[in-house]
Amino acid sequence: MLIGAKLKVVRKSKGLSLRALAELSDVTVGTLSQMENDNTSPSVGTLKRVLKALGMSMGEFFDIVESNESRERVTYPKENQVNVSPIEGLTLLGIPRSAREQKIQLLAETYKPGTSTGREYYSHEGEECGICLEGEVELHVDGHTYTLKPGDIYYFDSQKQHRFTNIGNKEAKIISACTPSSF
Amino acid sequence: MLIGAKLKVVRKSKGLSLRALAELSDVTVGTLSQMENDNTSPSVGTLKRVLKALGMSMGEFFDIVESNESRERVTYPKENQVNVSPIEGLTLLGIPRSAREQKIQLLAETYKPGTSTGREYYSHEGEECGICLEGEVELHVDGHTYTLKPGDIYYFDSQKQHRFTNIGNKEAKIISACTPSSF
DNA sequence: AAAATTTGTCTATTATTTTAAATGATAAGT
DNA sequence: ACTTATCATTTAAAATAATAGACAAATTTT
Repeated sequence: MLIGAKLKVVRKSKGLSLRALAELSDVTVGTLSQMENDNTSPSVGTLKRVLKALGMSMGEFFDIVESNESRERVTYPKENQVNVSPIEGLTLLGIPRSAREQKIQLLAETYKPGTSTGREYYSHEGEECGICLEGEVELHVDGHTYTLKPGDIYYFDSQKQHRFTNIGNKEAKIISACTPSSF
Repeated sequence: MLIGAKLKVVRKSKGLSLRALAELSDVTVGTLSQMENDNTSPSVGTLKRVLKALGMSMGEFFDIVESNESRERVTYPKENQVNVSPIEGLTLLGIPRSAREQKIQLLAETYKPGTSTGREYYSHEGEECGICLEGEVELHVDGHTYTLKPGDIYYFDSQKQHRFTNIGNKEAKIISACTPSSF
């Protein structure tokens, strides 16, 4: 079970040195070094302490470790994309629903200042996630309010009521992905 | 990190005795006993062998273990996102898709000029799609070559070989979404 | 009911990990 | 060039986990 490389990637992504991580996790620098180089099979307890310091759960970590990298694709030029939004001030640019059965609906969303998705929707079963690219968006989910800034990701169950609102004074952009396709 | 109880539940559900599991996993009966009673913090390698014999992945196991403590999250601030890329020049920023409930893996990908995803990967069942935000990316899928410019979307079934390369002279950015094998 | 088998726990020994400190490597400042 | 600091790896000693086998309790077989 090789976990060293992934561990290092996570640490680096936090901008931490081995010493800094050792301080946070209460695990020795030497141990961390050996872990990252797969010179040891750390105990669950030790690994847990390290991951806690990195703000990651065991499940999340092994999900990364065990995930097989894989991908593949065909292109859809911008010109071929269509706006599926009925709302003024909101653009939902995506791939027209084709004969093929897509499991993910990818949308490039643009909200003019003050624009929202309207009343609180709830769609059918499925999940919805996305990332904020520009602007400031308020997200209501199931009675709770969250604020999205550039780089922030959201993820929720589509069955919960939700609504997006651009609360900033400039255009807001979001890339979203939903499953299954629902529009 | 208490894992003994869960481990025992899994073993019992398979109708195995400690000796039978010891035989399958090549881990001593005594060790298994101590693991189930939390008298030891097993090494990652040892736990992996045991779980393999039980037909369970590390990710799945810790999902069970952590199911009690984990609270539901909607937003994932940029600071909490992790780079899961082992490749130099390529950043894959996202939230780990805990086998838990999430069906989509959303990633913010950044390619330095000339960087590629390395060799041609291919995955299990599932789909992957995304949108190019900046730069110029060459996409190889199943022997074909496509060029992605800002705004272009790609979409394909996940069982074909694929590779991404930043062929421009500035950073390229992509937001991608893929469905896991379990979908 | 007695014997034999199977169960999980416990202990002494062995093997491995973890620690603490030393080492070398790199970069920045004087 | 010489500190001074920071970085990751390596090493010997201390701490901990894994093994093999003994043990008693529970179950099955005769």
